[in-house]
Amino acid sequence: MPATIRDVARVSGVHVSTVSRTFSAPHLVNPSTRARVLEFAEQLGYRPNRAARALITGRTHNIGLIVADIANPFFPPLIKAAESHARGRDYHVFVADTNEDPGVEEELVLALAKQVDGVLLCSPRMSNAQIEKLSRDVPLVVVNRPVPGLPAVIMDVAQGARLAVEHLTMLGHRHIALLGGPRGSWNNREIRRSATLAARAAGNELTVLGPNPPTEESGAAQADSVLRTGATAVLAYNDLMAVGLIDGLNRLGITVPDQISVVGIDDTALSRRTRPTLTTVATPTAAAGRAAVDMLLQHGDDRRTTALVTLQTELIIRDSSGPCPK
Amino acid sequence: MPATIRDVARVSGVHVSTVSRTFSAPHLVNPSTRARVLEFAEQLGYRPNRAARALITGRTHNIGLIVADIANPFFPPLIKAAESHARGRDYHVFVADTNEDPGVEEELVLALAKQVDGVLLCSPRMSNAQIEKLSRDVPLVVVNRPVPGLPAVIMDVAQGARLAVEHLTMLGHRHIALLGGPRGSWNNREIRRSATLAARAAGNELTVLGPNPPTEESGAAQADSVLRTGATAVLAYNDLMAVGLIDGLNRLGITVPDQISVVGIDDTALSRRTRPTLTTVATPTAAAGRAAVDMLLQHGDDRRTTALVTLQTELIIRDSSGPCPK
DNA sequence: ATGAAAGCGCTAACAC
DNA sequence: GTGTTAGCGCTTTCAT
Repeated sequence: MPATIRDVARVSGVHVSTVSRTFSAPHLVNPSTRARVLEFAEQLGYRPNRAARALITGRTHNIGLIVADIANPFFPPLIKAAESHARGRDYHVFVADTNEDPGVEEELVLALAKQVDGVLLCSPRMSNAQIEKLSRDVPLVVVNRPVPGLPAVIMDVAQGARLAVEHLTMLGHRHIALLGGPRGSWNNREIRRSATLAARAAGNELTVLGPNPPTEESGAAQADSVLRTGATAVLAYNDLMAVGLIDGLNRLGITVPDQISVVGIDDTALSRRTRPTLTTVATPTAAAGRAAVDMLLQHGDDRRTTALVTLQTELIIRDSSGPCPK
Repeated sequence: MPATIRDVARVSGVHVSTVSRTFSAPHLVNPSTRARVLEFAEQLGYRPNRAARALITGRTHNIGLIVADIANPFFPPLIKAAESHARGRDYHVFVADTNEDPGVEEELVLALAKQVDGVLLCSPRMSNAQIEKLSRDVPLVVVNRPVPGLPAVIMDVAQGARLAVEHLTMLGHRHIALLGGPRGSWNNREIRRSATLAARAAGNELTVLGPNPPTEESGAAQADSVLRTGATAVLAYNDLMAVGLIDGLNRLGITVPDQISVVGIDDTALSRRTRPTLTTVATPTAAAGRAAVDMLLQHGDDRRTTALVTLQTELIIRDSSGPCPK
């Protein structure tokens, strides 16, 4: 049976409110009293019950963080950055995984709603309307997708996609395939829009494939369709798919980048690990995590500001992209 | 301002206790009343405040899950399995990452203590005494390490290490290096103990390296020391280190498995992805996650049982292990 | 089957 | 600087 504030009060001969103040407003209590209370509290192993405190203050000092798939290497750096940033501000982060399921997404937001001061919604698959509705239950910051009226932090993948297309053009490629990601992903639409524009500007042909699940398996499975497009270079929705695709191509006897170039997006740890190493668009995920935490916490003071933070991306050229064959 | 139980009571013309019962003990309330209450609740967007409920029932219906490093591919399958298993039993899982820091570990357990019904502590780096102390604040289930007096689920890495050594022996290797993992890891000690035994039984030489951080970089950095041992085969603490080591060896001009064999542990997604694919000991992480959730929840009823669940491991032979050269 | 009242652990006015 | 009092949103006796 853990000690409560009342136990501490009784033992140290003061009233509960004094004990309460000792922990939540130490400067309001006489140093000697405070010392005594602290000592007895320590002795009893007393720790303030944050849940009970939250009931009255309305602040839990917790942040919810919802991602589509913890196993996707894109997320861990974001999660870790958000966590350590939040901890520095005396907040704890609760992470939850939706399995790429919009239904679970909603359920989790609602479940977290009363136990956190706000939720970081990463790469949500729900509709804007659903998200907006949820934001009435709990302060939301959306990551990786702009939602009208809500604070969001996005990464400029459009720029990255353009850079990638330009890079491939420079290497002599005239026909590029875009290996699309999941339906409902804002990033996916953005990449497609930007790649299309960039290809047109360069007078290149662009063939769009998809939608596809954003997984390695799905990338591998598309090797065949990629080949059939006749493209000499591919821009994939993310590193996972790019790596899978390279694998699938290898199995078909096609080598990268000699016969076909492949570019990923995200610059996950993966991209340095594969052979060939992956040319990819680096998205500043750690910075995004920190920015999202900042927005959530500052928004406590000023709920009407609906900022949109855009982080720059850059192209990292490695070994999976090369000159157009022949 | 979200609707409270009182709002619903007022609007539907019943008392709060009736509304309460409608949600927590529906069979105790007249079907027609219940229907009406439910309708108004729906209309107001009312959702019971789990935190307030927990204050009085003592059950939050949340589970804490603490891991050393979300970015380590060993954990995501465990986390996902625990999460979906828990959700099926109307529990939510809050994940937290300690960054391999025992201090943070303790802080997180204490922070979670009052907001969850129990904590799954995965691969803790704390001392047994510290863990036992924490278990007085919140029910604990330890994963990946037995702690006397506490329920735990472990995977039989000793068996896996033995199988690995026997496999290498069969391939003709007479000198094996053990690339050790982090200090404080029970698995690490276990692997070492078992590998030493198995090597002795086979009349093999075993050189132990470490302790080392359980990362890819650390594996790569040890390539040199591994070579200096003169061993023709290496068993690494985990896949991450094994993959890093292969990389480091390659950079030194050594090819795997022709010149040296490398075996990992965990069978993470990584191991199928690398070239050569990795021979490794498969640990049933998803099953471990589910088992841990089960133990935690059933322990609510019977706190004195301190079970120890041991899951079997198996050796997956792929391409990174081959015959001893010469 | 429903209402009345007490209280979970804590904080926040307001007195003194 | 400390005590008093009320109450956060909810459940749970105990009556009725």
